[in-house]
Amino acid sequence: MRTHRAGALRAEHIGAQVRLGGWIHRRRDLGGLIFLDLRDRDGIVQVSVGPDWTPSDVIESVLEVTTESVILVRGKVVGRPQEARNPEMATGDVEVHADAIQVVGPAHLEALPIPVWRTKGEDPPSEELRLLHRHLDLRRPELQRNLALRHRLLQRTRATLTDLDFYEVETPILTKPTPEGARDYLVPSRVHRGQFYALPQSPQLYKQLLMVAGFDRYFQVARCFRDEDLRADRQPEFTQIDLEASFVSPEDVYGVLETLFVALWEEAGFAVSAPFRRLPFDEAMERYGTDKPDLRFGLELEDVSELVRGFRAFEQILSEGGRVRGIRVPGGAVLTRKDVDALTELARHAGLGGLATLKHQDGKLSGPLSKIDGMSAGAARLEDGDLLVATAGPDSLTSVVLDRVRRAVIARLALVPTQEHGFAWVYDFPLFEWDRESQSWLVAHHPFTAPHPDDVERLLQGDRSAVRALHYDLVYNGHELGSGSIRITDSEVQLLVLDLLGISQQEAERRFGFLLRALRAGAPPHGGFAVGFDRVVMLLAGADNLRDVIAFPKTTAARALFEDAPTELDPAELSELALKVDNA
RNA sequence: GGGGCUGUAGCUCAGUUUGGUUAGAGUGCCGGUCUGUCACACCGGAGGCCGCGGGUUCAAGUCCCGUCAGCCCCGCCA
Repeated sequence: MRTHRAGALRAEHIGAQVRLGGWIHRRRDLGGLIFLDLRDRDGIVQVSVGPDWTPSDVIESVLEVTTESVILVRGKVVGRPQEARNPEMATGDVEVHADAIQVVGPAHLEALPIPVWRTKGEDPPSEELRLLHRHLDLRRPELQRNLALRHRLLQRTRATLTDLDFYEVETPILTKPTPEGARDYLVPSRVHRGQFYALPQSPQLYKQLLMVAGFDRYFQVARCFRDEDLRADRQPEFTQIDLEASFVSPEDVYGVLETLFVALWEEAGFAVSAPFRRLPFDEAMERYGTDKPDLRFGLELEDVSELVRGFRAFEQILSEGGRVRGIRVPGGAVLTRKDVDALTELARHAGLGGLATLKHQDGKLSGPLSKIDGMSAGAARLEDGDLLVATAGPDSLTSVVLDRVRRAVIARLALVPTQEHGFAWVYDFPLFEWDRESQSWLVAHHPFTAPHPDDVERLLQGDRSAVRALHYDLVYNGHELGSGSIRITDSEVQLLVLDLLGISQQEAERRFGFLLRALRAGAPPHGGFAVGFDRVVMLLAGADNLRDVIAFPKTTAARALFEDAPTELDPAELSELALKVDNA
């Protein structure tokens, strides 16, 4: 049907007889001359319809056809007159003089509630309409580009990991519910009335079994499902590049992923180099207040306890051995009262008393902290125009607040990053976390993460507080791109960790018996990683929302508007599954 | 589960602060003129359940209550 794609035509095609197929993006009817912008996957080319080269019956038919209709065009590629070239179009040096046009897919006005074409600067249609008419939204060149990039990144992933000796293996979608972690999406069994499968939150246990089975290196483009509330960067079903390797240390895993990420960034047109920075968890929390710091900026957190000694609001916390931590913000004096109030509200919301500030402007100090006896710009190390923000409380709270303050200040002052690509490995995470709500120790990541060898002794003594895990996250510009760990391969250690989580041996055998049996059958040391692929595509596409890199995403209420899911079932269907719905 | 923002013409938005004449603009759509446009230009026209339900009022797009939907955030996401 076609000889070329419309968007692929260039000066080198001048003189060629071509047949094209595509959508009418725009039309400009000058009376005696009609221009059609013909759009396909590769872009847009101008089709020119004029009496000197187009039969009159074809001109007649063009007058009838609506935008977004699908047409087949036969014609000749010609160079445009010099003054009529369009340097803003990839195809702008040429146009197609049509001698035949066939409307093969007419578009009806009532089927086009949202426009594909937009004027410059016009806001896109509402998210609701875009999702409801997704087939139209996806026609937009921007989303076509995003999904094309996604395709290339996927293929590059497959090629890179295949080069590194990884096998791509598929694992089940219908699997076993897991009480820990996120809520499962459940699937009722028809054959086994009253029993349920779960959709996988990740292929974690399967990939460990593949290592026990001797596949040595595995990866998968794995769809994962978690029934939790959404965010701009979180969808209920999402794609992980899941991988696992045998006989590896954390450094071996870092090496594989650095090769992969350098390749992916190159695919998107960015040169980055490995190795990435290494940052222990404790250091990340101390210097940035978060385990996923944006390393493109300075603005590190500091202990300013000594500097602010004598400030009444902090006295009690300091006398109880607590700390005052703060951030020096170069140029922060331009922040308005309103800005500072918003930051203070952040702190209050998190459960701290508030924020205290010290401003150095026009040679004078101001702000609550300026009232401390003997305070000076020199002592506070503030240049003229700088601002110090400080707060007191437990580290767990000041970290959270100062991380948010740091990010808010970076955004508000539109600071210039010191580097473009801030990759880092964060490692030495704690194995357990104290959960205030349940007043119990929970596993920080998943219960198959190996403890740090240096901390196993403490673990054996039942001390959960200071045990590090062989767990690592890959962080990029303040985003977590993925995480992984070395796994437990000793069934006794596995039982111990489960025991420390309050899972008895009997219960462990019942729930994870298949894993324990596998570990006892000759398990190689192994570890791996899972990349949040959607988020990677989002960042590389420059999108600010996951929905713009997923063909058919869900709304924040986890609905699919286009196909209208989820949906109610007929009583007969429920009955076959032995289900009763209680909507009360 | 909680908080915030938004909902007015097919689409994108004004109008809501301070209730008051016939609810506007751009774009799209329809009709007309136009042979070098590319946000074509120009002339004319049609198009409204102001998300939905209730209330206050002489009077509601505008105030109050509820509800639905979309988006953003907190909780949640081993």
